[in-house]
Amino acid sequence: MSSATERAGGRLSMKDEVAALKRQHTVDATVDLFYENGYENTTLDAVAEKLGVSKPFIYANFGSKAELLAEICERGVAIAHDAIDGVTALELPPAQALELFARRYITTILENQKHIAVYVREDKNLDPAEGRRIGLMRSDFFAKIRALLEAGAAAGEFESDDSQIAALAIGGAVTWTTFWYRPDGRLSVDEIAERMSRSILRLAGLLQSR
Amino acid sequence: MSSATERAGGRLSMKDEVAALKRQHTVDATVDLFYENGYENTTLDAVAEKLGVSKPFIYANFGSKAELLAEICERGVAIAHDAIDGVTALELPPAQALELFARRYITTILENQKHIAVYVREDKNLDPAEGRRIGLMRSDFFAKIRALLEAGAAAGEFESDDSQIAALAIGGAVTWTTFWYRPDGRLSVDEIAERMSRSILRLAGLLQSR
DNA sequence: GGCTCAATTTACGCGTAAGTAGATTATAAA
DNA sequence: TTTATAATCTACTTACGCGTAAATTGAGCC
Repeated sequence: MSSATERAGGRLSMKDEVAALKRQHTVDATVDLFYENGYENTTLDAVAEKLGVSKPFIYANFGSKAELLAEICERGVAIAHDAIDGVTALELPPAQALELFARRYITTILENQKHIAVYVREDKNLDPAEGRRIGLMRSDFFAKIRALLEAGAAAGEFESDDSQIAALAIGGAVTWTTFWYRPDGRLSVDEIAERMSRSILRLAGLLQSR
Repeated sequence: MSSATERAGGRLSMKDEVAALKRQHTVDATVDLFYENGYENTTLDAVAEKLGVSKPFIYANFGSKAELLAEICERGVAIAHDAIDGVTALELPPAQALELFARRYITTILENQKHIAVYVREDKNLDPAEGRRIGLMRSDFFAKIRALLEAGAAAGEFESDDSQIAALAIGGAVTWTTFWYRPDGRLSVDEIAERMSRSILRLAGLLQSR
């Protein structure tokens, strides 16, 4: 991960900072277009035009169109990991942990909607090796949700017949938001996070019913 | 919908039956390949080879590659509608209706996994007009789930703060199964339907907790 | 002001796959 | 058995977009 020109203390050299910035801008423009038109319907010429540069500029920073896609997908999965790791680090009791996680997870996914939608859709266009690698990251993430649910079940706080299925149901409900959420829609991100996390807590058998 | 050569009583002429069969086989082969490799990575030559015919055979029955995709997507949404319509027709009390719907919905989606996965992924490759049309069908479907939840809430059987969000959560959890389910996996379709429908019932505030 | 090297561009080659025109074969009627 | 018609195939055109080689610009330096 760390560049050869990385400085002591984690600071990057000017050169690397510039390179990172170029990559960032390129990814930002690309994710918009991939989200809007799909991977195959987006030409790198269109990305270049949106960036105000020419195609070989992109090739100076990314080896191929597929590598650009991999970067987007990886960031998408990474932010999901951040959401659960941040909660786990707090060492809260399971019920509070799940509640906090649900909110953060939904919020994060909605804020990075395009990355997630592109990852889910364009999986098959990843280089096979990258696809496996990122797929494993995704499995890891679901394993973490599962562990959270099992901790709650063990503590007698949740009711979960099959924590694996419950984890997948939760992940599915949240991932699916990326396909219907529109920034100009009825509800804000926070309102959706508020309401959907209630559904998730009930799903885990946490909230009192009837 | 009905062909000019449709016979009295809804029976099709020999010619139309043959044509329908050809379309069916073509769709079956295509959905496998689209599911496996994605739309853009699948050539019609590959579809033809799998069918044991040549490419113009396909063009004799479908106007374009995109039309073939539209057929797959439409069937995917149509079977979801069948699942809920079949339950609504029984006029059960809300709690039983939801339970039956959840099971049927999951089962149907898993049995038609490939259609659903392809639809979700390849939306952007549909002809825009077809995309809108099928998108409306999908919205209709979610509206039906929502109506079911609201009927239950009105009857005091469910607990649903926001039936729209709950419907989307349920739909998401089930749709997502198409991305992780493998026929040779740990659980059978029925086992998944059994366990996941429990999660869904809890989500709707139906099952007793703690 | 001219020199060097890096960053960026212009312009193109090349593979690929959708869609099609015309040849060919099967079907069935006369 | 001949002939008309429908079904299917072979072989082609065409368009498009990824990736790149060679040309160009510009920033820092002597």
